[in-house]
Amino acid sequence: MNQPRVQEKEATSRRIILDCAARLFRTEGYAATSLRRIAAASNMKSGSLYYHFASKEEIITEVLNMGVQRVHDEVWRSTAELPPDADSHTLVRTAVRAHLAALHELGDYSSANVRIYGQVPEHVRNAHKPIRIAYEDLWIALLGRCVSQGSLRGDVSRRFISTFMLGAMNASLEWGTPESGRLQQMADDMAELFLRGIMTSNQ
Amino acid sequence: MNQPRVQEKEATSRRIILDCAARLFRTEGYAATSLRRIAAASNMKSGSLYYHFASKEEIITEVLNMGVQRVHDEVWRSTAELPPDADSHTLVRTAVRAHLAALHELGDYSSANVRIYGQVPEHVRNAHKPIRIAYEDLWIALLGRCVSQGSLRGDVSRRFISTFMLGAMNASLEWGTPESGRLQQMADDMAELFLRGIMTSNQ
DNA sequence: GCTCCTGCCTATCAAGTGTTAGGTTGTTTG
DNA sequence: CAAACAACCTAACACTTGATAGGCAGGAGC
Repeated sequence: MNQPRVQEKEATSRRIILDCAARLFRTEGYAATSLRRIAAASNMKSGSLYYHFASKEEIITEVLNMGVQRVHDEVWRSTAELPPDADSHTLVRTAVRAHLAALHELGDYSSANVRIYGQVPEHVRNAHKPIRIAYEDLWIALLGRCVSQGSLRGDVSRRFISTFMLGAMNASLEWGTPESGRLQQMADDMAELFLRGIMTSNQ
Repeated sequence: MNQPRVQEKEATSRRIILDCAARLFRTEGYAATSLRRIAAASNMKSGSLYYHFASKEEIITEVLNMGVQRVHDEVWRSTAELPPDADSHTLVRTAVRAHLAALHELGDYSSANVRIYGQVPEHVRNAHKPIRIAYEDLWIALLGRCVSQGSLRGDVSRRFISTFMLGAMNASLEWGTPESGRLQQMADDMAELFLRGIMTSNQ
């Protein structure tokens, strides 16, 4: 039962390949991951990959794009659900939670993206860039909501702050993946550091 | 004049190789950088590398180690020069400046380290780990000086804070290398965000 | 029943990989 | 001058890489 219709086979195979590729790219790096290993992990032979993808670069491009897209959607959804007058602290904490949860739980795509973006052929990186920029703009817009409440400091540019925050959050991938209970705690701690800094508040 | 003595030749050649390797590892990634390209950049043939190094892994190991060591020394020196009773803000700002300056100016070694640490063979990574930990411990010690002044917040662990800060600073490598005037400004902005957070202080 | 198409496999290609063995300089040492 | 050594090169090794061309099973559509 529920035997996949033949027309759907390509879509599922394609997805299996991308899943395996994302996992391998994440753990091994881009150049170190061969098409043969991706194929083996997908229960295929290397030549068969070319039925679904034109080249290795097409695979990595798709993996990169999906990685940002998922996180983008998750952060956008969670913050859009907040009431329009939600205060800045809630806004930031919600966005940080969503970003970290998506990064750590929603799969190898986002992790692979963070790790191998810098080691991918240049034109692949350029093709992927707009999606990255769109996500950064989402964060700048979030910070804009804080500005309109008069709660964001004005002496540092919003672009600097967003890059700063994304960098700090993405670096958390290097500590390993915590269980989801701890992850929530980690997200809240990080949001606290973002919001109030590392010092005691009376300093 | 000042012709290098023959006994010094090996040391300089070795250094040239490492310089080229660090630059290539940084820009191309670990697996994507072949010994032939390193050799060509060093004005050699690939076989000659084996006079100076036993393997590719020995090269990458040295590059990784030097990358952290330089930053470590620079941060240690600059903070050790401060008076013992220097306040926490000065301490953090000084360390952040030193870290970013070393990262961006002291060469491709530290940049290569940050970028390719996750993609080197596992036993290479394990062999390099102690040096990383030592540097992290230096930061934890710095934060300890803040604690003894009663100025570091107590609800988040020092290890978490140090990883947080190092991650945020290292991520700045991905924005490209600013000229050194702007870098100082960037370091001060980042230190400000660390110390007081992204919000206005009356919030 | 015949053809067509999907999805995969086999076999192979040229190019590039890390590594090694042995040779060739030119300088240093006895 | 001869032996020794340092520093490099040449040529090759076994292997892996991304990619291609052609084939083959089996369900779909007429």
